[in-house]
Amino acid sequence: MSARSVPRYQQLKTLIIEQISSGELKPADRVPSENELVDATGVSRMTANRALKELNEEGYVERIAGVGTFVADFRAASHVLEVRNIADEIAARGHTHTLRITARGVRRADEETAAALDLEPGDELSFVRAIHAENGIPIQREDRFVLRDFAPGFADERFSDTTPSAYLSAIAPLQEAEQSVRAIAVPGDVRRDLDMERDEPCLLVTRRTWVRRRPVTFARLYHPGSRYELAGHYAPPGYARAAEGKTT
Amino acid sequence: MSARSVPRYQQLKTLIIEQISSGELKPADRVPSENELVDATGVSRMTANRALKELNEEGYVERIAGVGTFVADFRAASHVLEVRNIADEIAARGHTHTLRITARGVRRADEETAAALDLEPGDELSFVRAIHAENGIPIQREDRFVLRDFAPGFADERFSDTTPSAYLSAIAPLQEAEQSVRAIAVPGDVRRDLDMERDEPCLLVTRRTWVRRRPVTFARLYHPGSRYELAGHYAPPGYARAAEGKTT
DNA sequence: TAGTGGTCTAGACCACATA
DNA sequence: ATGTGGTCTAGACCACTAT
Repeated sequence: MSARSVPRYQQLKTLIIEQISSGELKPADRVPSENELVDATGVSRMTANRALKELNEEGYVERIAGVGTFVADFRAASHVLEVRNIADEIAARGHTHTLRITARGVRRADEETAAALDLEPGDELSFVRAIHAENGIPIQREDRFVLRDFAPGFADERFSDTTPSAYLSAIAPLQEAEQSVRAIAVPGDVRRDLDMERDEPCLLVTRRTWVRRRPVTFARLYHPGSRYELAGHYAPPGYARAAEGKTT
Repeated sequence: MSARSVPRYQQLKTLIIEQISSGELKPADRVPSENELVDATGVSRMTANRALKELNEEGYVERIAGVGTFVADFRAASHVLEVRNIADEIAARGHTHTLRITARGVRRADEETAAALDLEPGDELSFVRAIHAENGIPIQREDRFVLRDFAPGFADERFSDTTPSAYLSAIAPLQEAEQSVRAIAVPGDVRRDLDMERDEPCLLVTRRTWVRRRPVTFARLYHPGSRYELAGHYAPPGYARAAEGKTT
């Protein structure tokens, strides 16, 4: 039936991913159950199970036995991306996150940003500069560029009860990310924004993220070397961690 | 039936993982086929398939349709850990990796190392200090501590045709890793070892790895800020990347 | 030709949630 | 009581590899 060679469980997965990407299915929405997929598409339950099981492992959906399958929110998706959102990270430590916007509007792309977003230098982009603090101590300066047509209201948003990250992932789930981490000498303006010592090194994370195979945002995240570290823990899926659990 | 509550596919997985961990099955060895597992244990083929399929996804084994299932070597396992080995990383760029050992022997654990390996400060550990270079340019200084009973020959190894990483993963596959990344002012001895500028910031990666749920090694990896960056790319498994392919 | 992994079916039993 | 996901079975067909 239909185009063979592409397995039926994969067809089901693609179908559901498209509905999530297009916004037809939003975070926390219920996804058809295994039996509903059996009735609707004629596959066996094992095949429907495989599709939903893999979507769950890939972070697209959450499954709760006895309840149902639901579209995952960005937080759940982040474990797939392994890319942390600073507000979530601070919240996970039980600390208070605050945000101050110091610049906002439309800017022209510099060379690096243009290259990252497949544009020409000088093209116009929405821009926001924010200082993130943990328990009142500044810990990250975020310089973020966004394609104007991807998030038309971005340059005018005041971010009084949201963050640039959360705002963007509400528009569409971020499906792919690339980041790089460097140690640099701190630029003067960053030093002032983050209350850093004169010769304190700076941890710079640059990150771009894709939606539907298109790079839509590029960010430079500056951190004071003395007050911030990037941690990662890696284990095979389904492997109970031996490390003491910061189980938040 | 044995002890229920733990699923049969998981029992099979545990069995095979134990054989790999104990060395009974070595890299490239053939693992029983699905039909052999059916005959030997009485499960259905779908159950045997699930066990081997998951072991494959977790990096323990490689499967080749029409041929068989084989224990994976460390290289294959590294994609699970997402932790890069500097020699592989340089090789992937098509460059030449060289290694110089500048210290070797038995050292007493400092506080941080003792905490990382569940020891008391002052306990004895095998130690190696190596300078890794890419096309002749020093790019990483590795200070590595290893439990003496885990790798008895480690302190005497000359690493003329291997690296500390490769040596350790040949003893047993590293099953879990934790790392943290910081920007620090460069210590004087590191500055000399890596030919760094006086005020050049330094990217410090500390990493510990587990074997059979026990932390066995702790490493400090120093990198010159101007010559090194840590890059990561994240996408759901099975998701074709949009980013231009640095496909090795 | 025989063996392998990849996929699929049409049932089934279970523990658990919700109502 | 019903629906959900989690697991399992005993078959099956296929493409591929090895001999």
